[in-house]
Amino acid sequence: MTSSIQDVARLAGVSSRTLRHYDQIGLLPPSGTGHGGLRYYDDGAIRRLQRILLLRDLGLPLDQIAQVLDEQTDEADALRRHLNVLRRERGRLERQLASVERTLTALTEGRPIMAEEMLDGFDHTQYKDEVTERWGADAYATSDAWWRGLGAEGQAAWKARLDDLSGAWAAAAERGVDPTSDDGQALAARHVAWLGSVPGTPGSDVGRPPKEYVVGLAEMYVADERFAANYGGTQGASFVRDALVAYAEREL
Amino acid sequence: MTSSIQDVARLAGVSSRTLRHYDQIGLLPPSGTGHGGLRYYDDGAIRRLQRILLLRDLGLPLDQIAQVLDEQTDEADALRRHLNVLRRERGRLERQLASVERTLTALTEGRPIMAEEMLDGFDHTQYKDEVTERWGADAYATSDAWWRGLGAEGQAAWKARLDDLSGAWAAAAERGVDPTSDDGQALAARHVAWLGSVPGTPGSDVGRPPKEYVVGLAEMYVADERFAANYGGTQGASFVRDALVAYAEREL
DNA sequence: CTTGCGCTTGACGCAGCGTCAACCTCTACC
DNA sequence: GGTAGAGGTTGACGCTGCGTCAAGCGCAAG
Repeated sequence: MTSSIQDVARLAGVSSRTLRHYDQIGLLPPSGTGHGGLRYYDDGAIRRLQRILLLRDLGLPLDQIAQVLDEQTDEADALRRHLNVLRRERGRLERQLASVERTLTALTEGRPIMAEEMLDGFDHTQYKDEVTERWGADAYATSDAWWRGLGAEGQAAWKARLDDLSGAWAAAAERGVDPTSDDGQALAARHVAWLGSVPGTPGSDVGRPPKEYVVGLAEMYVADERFAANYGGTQGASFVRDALVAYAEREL
Repeated sequence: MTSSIQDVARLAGVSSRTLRHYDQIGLLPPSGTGHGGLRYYDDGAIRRLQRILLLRDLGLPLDQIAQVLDEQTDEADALRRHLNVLRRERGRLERQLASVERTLTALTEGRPIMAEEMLDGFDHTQYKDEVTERWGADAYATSDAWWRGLGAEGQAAWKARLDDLSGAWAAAAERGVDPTSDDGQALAARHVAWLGSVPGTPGSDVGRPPKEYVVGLAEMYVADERFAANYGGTQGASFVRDALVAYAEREL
């Protein structure tokens, strides 16, 4: 028994356009065509469509569905790889959600965000002593004044950026990215740019921090586990350091 | 002080292509242009870019970023709406992840999925008594035989589709979709198609279930809270019923 | 004068279809 | 026999956010 394109579409709960698309990309050719190019689908085609929709509902991209159905790829392998993709997606989403929620809270409640909470996200003035010792009390005071001047919204936004950044670092380290690769260097650039957005940091007046400041900071990330924790432990922090050092050498 | 496009790109950790794109869509016009159309960015433009990247990192689409920055939209409102989008996305992702994991487990372990677990997802033969009473012992037996014949992979896949379906129903009900709208009817079509994939259900031999079977089932979803729970409580089940009844009237 | 850098403006490509537009074919009705 | 309507066909553009050529221009160094 053969069915027309509309019959199949209704039966499967998809649009006829979708079926034509699947024909076009070779995913589901109709079992035959009649007068004037009309497409006809038999039971075999409909069963194939069912499997397609099944895998599509799992979020598998169409080209990979084709590979699985044509047995060029093992289904379990494809699903395992897909699982990793989904998990990364989830990580990204969770971080975004948390950032948006924090930003929103700070924005609507307008609360000034008290000292502890502020320091919580503020990983450079969090360690007042180190900062003053290394770069002088002046830098700390400037930085502190800048922070207060940001206001609630600015502070929340700033913290959100830091969270995104460390999340991106952790994800890249986990993926096994090369620190000197374009991806790694782009992250380093973002990190340095983020540093530059803190007027208290050395060199913020000339637009970018001095090389040795960045390198020193990078080493500190690894040496001090309080920093390392922000970047996924020693492993992650080492990755951050390697990327930052390479970036500093080339750009600063 | 003005900077060239590459300077800004490095400073912000984005590509120059991105900056040109932002110019093209009017999101971030350069503060000035020099000989041969060269773009120059001053401090104001760079600050605007910082805000853009901040909101972009939160996942806000560029057109909404533009609205916020140009103060046509309240920032808090935009973020609240965005939060809903993100939450829905998360729901979708979680369901997909669970489905993929289940499918994968059944696929690799190849275990037959025992009776209880099977019944867990199998919401029509789950209530053996009702089924036999309403549609005859024959229907149940056929259905049961079909289920056994599916094998581990088929069973897992089938359950995954059911989960996706009920998730989609719940999401649509929550969004306040009209049951008779195209969206609602497409869901109903998927649901009926899913029903038809069970050979034991009445009418599966002629390709689609009879109208009164679908309507009866729909009413049962609302009346029986064990079913209703699958579709988001009485609210959700009512939505499913309305959509299914409308669909049955028109298509069956 | 050539080379090369940094920049410019197009324009295509990506995923998965939705959405016209223009045209064909068969049936039903007047 | 003409015409309207249902259901089909093949293009082709639109959406999101840029990556990635391609072709060309202005300016400085060799």
